[in-house]
Amino acid sequence: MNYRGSLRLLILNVLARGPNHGYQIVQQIKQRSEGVLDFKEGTLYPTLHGLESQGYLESVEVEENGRIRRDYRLTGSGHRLLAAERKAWRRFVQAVERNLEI
Amino acid sequence: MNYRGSLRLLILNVLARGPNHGYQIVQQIKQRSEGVLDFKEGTLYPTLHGLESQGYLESVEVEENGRIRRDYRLTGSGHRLLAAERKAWRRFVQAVERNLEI
DNA sequence: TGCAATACATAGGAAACCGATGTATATTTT
DNA sequence: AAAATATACATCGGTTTCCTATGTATTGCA
Repeated sequence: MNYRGSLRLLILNVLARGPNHGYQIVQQIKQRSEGVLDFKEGTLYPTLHGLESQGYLESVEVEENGRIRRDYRLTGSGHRLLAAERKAWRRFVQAVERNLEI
Repeated sequence: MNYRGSLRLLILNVLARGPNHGYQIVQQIKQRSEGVLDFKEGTLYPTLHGLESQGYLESVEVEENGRIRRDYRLTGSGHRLLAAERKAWRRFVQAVERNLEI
């Protein structure tokens, strides 16, 4: 994976479709990108903890079929951060595209 | 600047339009992106040195209106790297876009 | 029974960026 | 004429973002 900095945007984007837990979040990112985006657990969990400690996510521990999971959901500021990250993403992509064309 | 990893692509892209020196390369990247992409000298010069030491660029020192410049140009493998980096870029952008839509 | 998948977590390290600093000349502003 | 800005190179130290490796524990399949 080249081009670092997209994971926060991608996590927030998954959670905008409903609460979910860490392992499933990266699976969805991977599946939706057809395997191109494949973030590792050593990246995922620290990033989730960071987003939560900054107030963008809230989590609860739940038990489902014998397994303990930590379910994350977007807070109000999490939704606002997602909107801002989407804008920053488009801005960046267009900036690079303007360089590449011609 | 969010989303790290684009500088090599952008440098190679500028040099595909003809030889140029470091300071002008970042200026062009900045202008073509309307100020969004603004790489600093502490990033630029080490990256140029790295590309040259890996054989993707060649350089000569030239004197122009009293100033010493180092002019860079793409080598054969530099052209091939540019093609590969362009593909990787498109692949990455499409992967993120597929996540964001819906 | 053993291996893959699920599910969490942390430690250590690499890569790519920035800020600060240094040197030096040319040009523009005051 | 002096000062500030732009051009042009370079390096050092620090932060962010990612990876690999490792650890624990349960579920499901071969």
